[in-house]
Amino acid sequence: MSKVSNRLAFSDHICDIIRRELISGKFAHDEPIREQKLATRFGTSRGPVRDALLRLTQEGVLAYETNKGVRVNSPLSEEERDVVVGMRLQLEKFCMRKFILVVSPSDLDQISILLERLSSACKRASLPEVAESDLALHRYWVAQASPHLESTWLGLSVRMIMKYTRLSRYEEIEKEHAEIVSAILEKDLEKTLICLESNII
Amino acid sequence: MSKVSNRLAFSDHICDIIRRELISGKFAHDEPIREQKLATRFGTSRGPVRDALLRLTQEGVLAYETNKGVRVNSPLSEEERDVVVGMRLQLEKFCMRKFILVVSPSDLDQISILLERLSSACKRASLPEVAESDLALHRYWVAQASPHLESTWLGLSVRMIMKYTRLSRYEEIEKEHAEIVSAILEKDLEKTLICLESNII
DNA sequence: CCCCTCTAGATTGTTAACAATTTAATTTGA
DNA sequence: TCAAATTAAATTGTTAACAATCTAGAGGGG
Repeated sequence: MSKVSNRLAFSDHICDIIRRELISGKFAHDEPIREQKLATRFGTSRGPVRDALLRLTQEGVLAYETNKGVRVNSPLSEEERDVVVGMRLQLEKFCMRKFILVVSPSDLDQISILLERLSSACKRASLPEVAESDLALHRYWVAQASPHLESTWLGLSVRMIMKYTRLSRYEEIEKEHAEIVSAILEKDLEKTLICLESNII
Repeated sequence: MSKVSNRLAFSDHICDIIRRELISGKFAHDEPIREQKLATRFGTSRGPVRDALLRLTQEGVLAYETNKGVRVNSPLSEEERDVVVGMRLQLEKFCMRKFILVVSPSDLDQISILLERLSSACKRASLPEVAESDLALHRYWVAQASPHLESTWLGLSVRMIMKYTRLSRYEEIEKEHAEIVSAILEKDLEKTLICLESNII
């Protein structure tokens, strides 16, 4: 029967969509988010919307005040961003070390596909898709190496990316990731970590 | 009028209580958590309970599967814990640097009170209260220095503390924190960071 | 003119019921 | 007896209505 199942709940969908829009700068900082507005937009009730907003709050993208709802969080200061970058780097290097040891042929296929998607988005200069496929690629090895820390990683990365995406140079992004992936394919750990480090800034 | 307000929602309460119980080891790893059970226990409906569980999921304490509910997350491996410790240390040292620059007399009062509470819990050898007041003390300077990163910090710390609390030596905890606080009172940044580092392991 | 109070609308917090899905038990068939 | 199919119970996902709270603006008194 196979049965795909895992029909992911509505709230997951909503969560992903709003996160994407936040990353690509659709909302202004400190802008309040209204539950009912999103509910009607997605054709659901307020329940799933609430779930999604609460999760994004815990990620740090949104800020929550009791009886007042959520608003887009104000951006990190330069200092704070530096700290977040440091933490993410620490985490992702750990994951990469583990990943490169156990990487399978099908992993390599997956990575190539994700890289291809990223390249395509870069060529089309589509900011939302670039941001999303960038995260998806990094997320792959994090999830493979340490599913326990995936949500921690996501929070840091989303927080990081929200500050700088506006002024991205697409050619650089494409090149940097191509280098990372090619280093992984060669199973050259040192090179991979160096490339990773110069990408995550 | 002053107006305290901020009558924090039920779900906040529930979230805090469950987190406390998780930290103090009331639930077994991988044990499933049932919404209705908690709802009747707290005398509410499933709504607020759901909110709380979703937030704890994002913190990484609970794990979530669509249509199957949440269960207590399996413990971190030694390696993973080391990484989390490193990240928390990086974050908390940053906060301490900022905090010690702007610390006010009323901050010092608050810290003394929190330290006193921790000491008292240690003397009574009450694990839940020790864990909670330990976190509360650290949380104070994190929140003062960088409210934006408070939820990030909380996720890391809760995750960390869940692994080792069972075999805690209360006298050590008490002594280490007394040293940290006394270093803060002296406004000796170097000493504070050294004490902090030897406490967070 | 300014400040306070009060009211009406908007928004979030909570609830109970219903729908969809999973899980366990039972039956059925070979 | 064992395994697949079927049913029943338990559990989560979603909804719509109601309660509590906040917000903005009108009105009144100084």
